[in-house]
Amino acid sequence: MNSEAMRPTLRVTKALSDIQRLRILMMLRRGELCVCQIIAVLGLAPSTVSKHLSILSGAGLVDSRKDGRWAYYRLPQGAELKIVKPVLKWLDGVLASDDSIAKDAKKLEAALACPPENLSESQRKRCLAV
Amino acid sequence: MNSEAMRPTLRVTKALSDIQRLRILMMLRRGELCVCQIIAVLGLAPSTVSKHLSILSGAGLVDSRKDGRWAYYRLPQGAELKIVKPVLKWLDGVLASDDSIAKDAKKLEAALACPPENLSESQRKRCLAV
DNA sequence: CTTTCATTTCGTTAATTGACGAACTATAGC
DNA sequence: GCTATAGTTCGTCAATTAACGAAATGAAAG
Repeated sequence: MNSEAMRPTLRVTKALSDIQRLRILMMLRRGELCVCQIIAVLGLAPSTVSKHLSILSGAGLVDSRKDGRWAYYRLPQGAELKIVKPVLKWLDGVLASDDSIAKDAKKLEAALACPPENLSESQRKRCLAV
Repeated sequence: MNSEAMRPTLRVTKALSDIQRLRILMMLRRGELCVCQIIAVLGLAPSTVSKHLSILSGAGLVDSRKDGRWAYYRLPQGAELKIVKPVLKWLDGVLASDDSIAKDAKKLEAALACPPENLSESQRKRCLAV
């Protein structure tokens, strides 16, 4: 079982075997997202979301960057993408008709209207509450 | 989370998130196999292998048929294949260089030389022992 | 330099999962 | 009918996992 290709592949399939992580990947189709936006849509504790993101990252299913206080995640762009692109494409297809994914996309649009960079904390809270 | 497409998709990704089930799928690329042959290669208890096969079946990743005392499994052929084919193709590619998969393929060749239909139990045991 | 805020790490808990052996079902051969 | 064989189902146990809150980290603002 200690094989060259097996462990990375398993890391990918294990990363995909959780509903919250699938939701995150589908949200990221739209483009780069701040962790706080992902938290707002999923409705889970920040520590939980952070853990999911680290699992996706470890599987090469997302890239991340830090900018000031914020961390941003997006679908991979470079070499990693070559490996996982077919899987992401497949997910995109099979989940196209999924209405919980559609609901997430709608919630995400609302969250994107309240960018963390441009609004004060209190403004942002009010914005997200609507 | 009670969505049309989500649950089937998750069933597939969960089915793929176990190393033994990946080994089974890769073995089945060669063609239809009897459960006893899969057991011989994996080296797991029959009840364990049976459970893995039922999970793969529930995800639409394998078809099965019974013939006399034996049960045979193979990769799906019909409508189900349409859904999972891209994933199987991807696995085929990323695991191509995997040496534990290659080792399984070798063991399988040996097991196939001892078909359950044509050999008596004692002959078969001797054959598999080599 | 202290406080605040976004995120991550850590420890704990409940739920899920993978393994096994024992018991059950069904088929084939005596 | 028995008996043996192939496979499945069930119950149990150990290991893994997803969730949370508390504490730590690190950047920005006062």
